[in-house]
Amino acid sequence: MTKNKTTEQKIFDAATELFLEKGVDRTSVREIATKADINLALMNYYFRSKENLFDAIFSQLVKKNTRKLIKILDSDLGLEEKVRQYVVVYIDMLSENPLLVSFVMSILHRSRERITEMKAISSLYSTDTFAQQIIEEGKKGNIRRTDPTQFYVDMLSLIAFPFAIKLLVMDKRGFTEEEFAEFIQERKERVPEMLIDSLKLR
Amino acid sequence: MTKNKTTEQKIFDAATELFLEKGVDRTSVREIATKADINLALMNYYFRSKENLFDAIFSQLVKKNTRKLIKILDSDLGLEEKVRQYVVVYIDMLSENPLLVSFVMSILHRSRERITEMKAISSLYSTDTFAQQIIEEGKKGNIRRTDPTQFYVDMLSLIAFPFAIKLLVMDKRGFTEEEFAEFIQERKERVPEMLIDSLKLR
DNA sequence: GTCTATACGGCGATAGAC
DNA sequence: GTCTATCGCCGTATAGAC
Repeated sequence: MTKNKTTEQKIFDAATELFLEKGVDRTSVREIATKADINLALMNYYFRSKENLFDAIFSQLVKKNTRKLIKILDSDLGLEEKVRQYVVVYIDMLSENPLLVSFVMSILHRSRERITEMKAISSLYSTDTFAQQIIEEGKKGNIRRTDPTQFYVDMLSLIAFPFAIKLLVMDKRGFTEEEFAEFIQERKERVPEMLIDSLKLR
Repeated sequence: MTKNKTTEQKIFDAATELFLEKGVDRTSVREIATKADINLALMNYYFRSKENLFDAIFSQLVKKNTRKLIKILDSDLGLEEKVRQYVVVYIDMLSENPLLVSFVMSILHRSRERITEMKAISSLYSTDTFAQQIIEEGKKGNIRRTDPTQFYVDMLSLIAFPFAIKLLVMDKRGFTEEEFAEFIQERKERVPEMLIDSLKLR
């Protein structure tokens, strides 16, 4: 059963949930201890500090969720198919973990100076072979728009941003959770079409 | 001269800067007092609490920056021209205040339950006449894709998200501030074209 | 490994003198 | 309106018993 968690796991899981839900800065270690049903002192026994615990959680969260995505970008699929798969897999992943975007955004804002140290963040943006592929297609004359940075930023924006403004959209349009989920599902077709079409623009 | 600021103004301005730079939760009232060069107690004399001060700053920030944008959406410009102007004005506004996006994102994440701030946030998304216009154009057969919510979310995503991941992009592409600014300037042409084209898709 | 108990510093907020 | 002084609370970290 999942009941047999080690103390370390219990702390890790409780903190992950709280960090995602309320943000790192609004989560106290006492709160984590209570939720994990352990003593406050154990918190510092396993992880030296809150910041340390956060680092562990953040890189695990990123690694776990980006592996599949990086595999797609580095595959030898054709450009269009690659974009389609990337968008769909990314949206599915965020649908299962809708707080991830806001969480990463807040971290990006939070650790302005430490950003280079945060190796985990880097893996959120890894496009070397993908960029090469776009340039190649341009040389072959298959596409007209060949700035890989702009294209990748467009792609990330259309995938991720809607999750960041989820509450705004739900509030304004009066969506239920289900309706919002449906709204997102539609984007799995809409976004790839838009992106692929944008490559062909004059 | 701008030197003759009231105490209230001094607090307000110092707090605005700090909130934008470091986030609300990582800014202490003592820090605000020091930066504003006033006594800590005055902080509570003018604004009853830190949260109160934050509310005042947030709604002022939103109002100040969205007035122009709402005016464009509600104007009687044609759809294409409206999109073009909206994107350009929005990007220019964010270029002048590049921390605004992360700030608003963090608030959106922060105030899940709180309604007070939500009212200010609501004005970030006001599209009644704009939505109507898209539906009208669809009826006239001028465009094929007529979901105003999807379109508006696409538009916001392509405009705002790049600012939220500014540091990631700069780090990965090795951009200087100037190069990033140039990257953003290019989007003033790229994004409207993409959006307008997406309306015509099958 | 787990607990109790506590030190410590910083926080938001206020009372009260001037 | 502005200041000093201080309150009570909380988050972090550790010492030491079991």
